[in-house]
Amino acid sequence: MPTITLPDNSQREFEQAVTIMQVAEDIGPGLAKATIAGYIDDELHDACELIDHDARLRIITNKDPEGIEIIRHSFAHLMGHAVKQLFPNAKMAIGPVIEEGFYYDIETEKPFTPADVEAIEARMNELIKKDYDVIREVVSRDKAIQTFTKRDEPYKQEIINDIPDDEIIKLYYHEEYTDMCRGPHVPNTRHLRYFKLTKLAGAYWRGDSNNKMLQRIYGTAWPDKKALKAYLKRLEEAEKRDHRKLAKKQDLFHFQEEAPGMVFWHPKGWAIYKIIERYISKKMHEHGYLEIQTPQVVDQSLWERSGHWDKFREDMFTTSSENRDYAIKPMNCPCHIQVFNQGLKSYRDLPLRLAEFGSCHRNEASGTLHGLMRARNFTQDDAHIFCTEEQIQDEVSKFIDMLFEVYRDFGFENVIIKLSTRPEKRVGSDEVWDKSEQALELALNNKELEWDLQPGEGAFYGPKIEFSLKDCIGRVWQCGTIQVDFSMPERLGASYINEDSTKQVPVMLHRAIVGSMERFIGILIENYAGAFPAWLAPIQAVVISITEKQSDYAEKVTDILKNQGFRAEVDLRNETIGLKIRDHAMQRVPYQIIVGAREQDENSVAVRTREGEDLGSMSIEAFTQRLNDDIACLGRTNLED
RNA sequence: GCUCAUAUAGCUCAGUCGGUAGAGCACUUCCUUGGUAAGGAAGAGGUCACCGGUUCAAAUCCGGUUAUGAGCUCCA
Repeated sequence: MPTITLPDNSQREFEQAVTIMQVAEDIGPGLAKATIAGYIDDELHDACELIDHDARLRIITNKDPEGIEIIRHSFAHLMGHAVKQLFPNAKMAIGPVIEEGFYYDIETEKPFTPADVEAIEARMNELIKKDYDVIREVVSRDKAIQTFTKRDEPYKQEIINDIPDDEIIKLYYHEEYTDMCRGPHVPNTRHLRYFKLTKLAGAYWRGDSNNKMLQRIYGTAWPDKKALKAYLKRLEEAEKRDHRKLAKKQDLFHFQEEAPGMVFWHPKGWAIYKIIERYISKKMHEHGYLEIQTPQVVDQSLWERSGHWDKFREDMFTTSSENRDYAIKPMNCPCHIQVFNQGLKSYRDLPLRLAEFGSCHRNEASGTLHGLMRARNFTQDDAHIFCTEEQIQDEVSKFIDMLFEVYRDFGFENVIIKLSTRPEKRVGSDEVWDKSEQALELALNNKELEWDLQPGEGAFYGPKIEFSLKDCIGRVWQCGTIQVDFSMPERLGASYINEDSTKQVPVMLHRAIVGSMERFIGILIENYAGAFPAWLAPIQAVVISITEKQSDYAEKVTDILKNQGFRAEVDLRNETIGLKIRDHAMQRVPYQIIVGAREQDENSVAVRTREGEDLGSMSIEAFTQRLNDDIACLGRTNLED
C-alpha cells in the first residue's frame, strides 16, 4: 500500500505497487501524456519504474531540464535505430548527451557521407511518426552479453565488461533496435520531435588516438519547435562573430598558405595588439615585474637540459648553422632562467619577477590550427617569478588578483578555472608535487573561487591553474595560467644565497594572464562582435566631410584629434553622407564626426555613435572631453603615449 | 596527425549533361556637391589552389599535394 507524496505535499494512496506512469495517469491524462520520467525520492527513474514503498515523487516532463536531457539521450537511441536500419553492419559504440544535443559514435565499413546523414535524419523522422513505446528491460550481465553478441555489437560487449558488478544493466527496445543504457529514457517516441543532425566527424574509440577512428554524428534536440529554431538562429548569429570572418571585414589580419598558423597583422589589427601589449606592460610594471627580452633562436643543448627536447622535439621548429643545431624557442622559461643566472642572487632579490612578451613558435599538428586561437607563432605575456617555497602562496594569490583585474577591464566576467594536478609522465618527487598542488588549491579556496579539478592534466614539471574563456560558439580556450615548477630551476642551475649563506634553488612560477596575445585578441573580437570599446578600437573616431568644401576643415579637426593622441581618421571621399555613415558604422568605429558647412561656420562637430545615436553638435573640446571620459576608466591608452 | 568536407575576381557567392567563366559588393574614371545606414553611369579585373591523369575537349571526372572548415587526438 504505497503512499506517494507529490511536490505540493499532497498524497495519494495505492492498493499495490504502481509505476510512475500510473501515478501520472491517476493525477490526470494531460500529465500522463507529458510524463517522461520521475524522481522517486531523490533518484531519477524511467516512467515504467515500479514504486512499492512510501515515497516522494516528482514527475519530469519536457519542461524540466532533466526532461530535455532525457529527450536528447533518447534521440541518440533513435538515431541508432535509424542507422541500423540503413546500415545493418554498423557497430554502435557510445551515444551520450552533450550540451544542447547528443551524438553517437559508430563504426562503419565506409565513413558516412553528408548524404548518408540526410538519409539518417529522414529515417529518424519516419520512425518518430510511429509513436512507438520504448520498452525497458533490466537484464543480467549474461543476457546483456548474449544480446549484443547476437547483434554483433563488439563495442557494447566491451562496455558491459567495464560495468561494475553491482550495477544493474538495462536494455531499451526501440522496436527491433536494442540499446543499452543507464537511462532513463522517454516512454514513447512521441516525446521526440524537434531535432536536427548538425555535424559529422571522426572520433577515436575511447578518446585514444591509438584506437580506431569511429564516425560521430552530432545532433541537437529541443522540447519544442520554437526552442529548436531559436537555437539554430543563435548559432547562426554567433557564427557571424567568428574572429576570422570579422578580421576580413575589418581588415585586421590574414593568414596565407606560405605561413600556416602564423599571422600577418594588418595596421588595424596590429593597433589593437599594441594597445593590449601596452596595457599589460603597464600592469606588470605596477605589479612589480621587470620586463626583459630573450633570443628567438637558441642552441638545442639548452632545450635538452630543460627537458623540452625530450618531450616536445617533434613540435619544435629547428634550424642549424655552422654545424650547430638550434631550436626556435617554443617557450621562454629556459631563457628567463639564463637571465636569472647572471650575477649572484640573494634571498633579498626574491621574489624576482621577470616578464617578457615572448614570441614562441610551436609546430602544432596541422589539424589543430584554428585562426588566432591556435597558431604556430604566438606571443605570450609571459613572466617567471623566482621565489622561495614560503612565498609561493602569496605570489599565486597576488597573481590571481592581477588576472581578474585584467579580465574585468576587458569585459570578461565568466572565467572557467581549472586546477590540473600531476600527470603520469613527470619530474620531481611526490613530496614536492604534494606541496605545490596544495599551494595552488589553497590560493583558489582562499579567494572563494569556483574551480574544477583536472587530475593528471598538469605539466610535466608541476601542477597548474588554468583560466579559460569562451569563444562565440562556446568553445573553451585556455588563456591565463600559473604553474609551480620545482624542477627546471635546478636542471638549469638557478640558485640564490640564503640568509645563512647557503646556496638554495629557487622555486619558479610560470604565469601568463592573456596567455597568447593572438588567442586573447581572437576571443576579444568574438566577445565584442568587432565593436571594441573606445579604448581598444583601432580607429576611435572618423571625421566625415559632407561636401568637398569642408575638406580642409575636416582635416583640421582630424589633426587636432590626432595631436591629442586619439586614433582618428578622415573620410573625404566624394560620396553621400549616408554611404559614409553606413560604411563606418559597419566598421564599428565608435564615433563618427560629421562636418558640413554649419559645423565649419561654428567651428564645431556633429557627433554620432556607431549604434546610431545622434549626439548633436558640440565644440571640438566637448567631443575630446567626451572621448577622454569614455576611455578614462582605464587611463589614456593612445598609441602616441 | 586522424576522419569528413571545401578551394572560382580583393570580398561574398552562382556556374545544370565535360564544350575556353558570371553576379553583387569593393576598385578605377566620369557625372553628381549632398545633412545622419547604399546617388547615377561607364570601365577594368580570373593560369577556376597546385601537380598529374582520363578525354577531341576539364572549373567540372579521377589520383596526389597544399591550405582552410568542423570534430577527434594533442597542447611545454
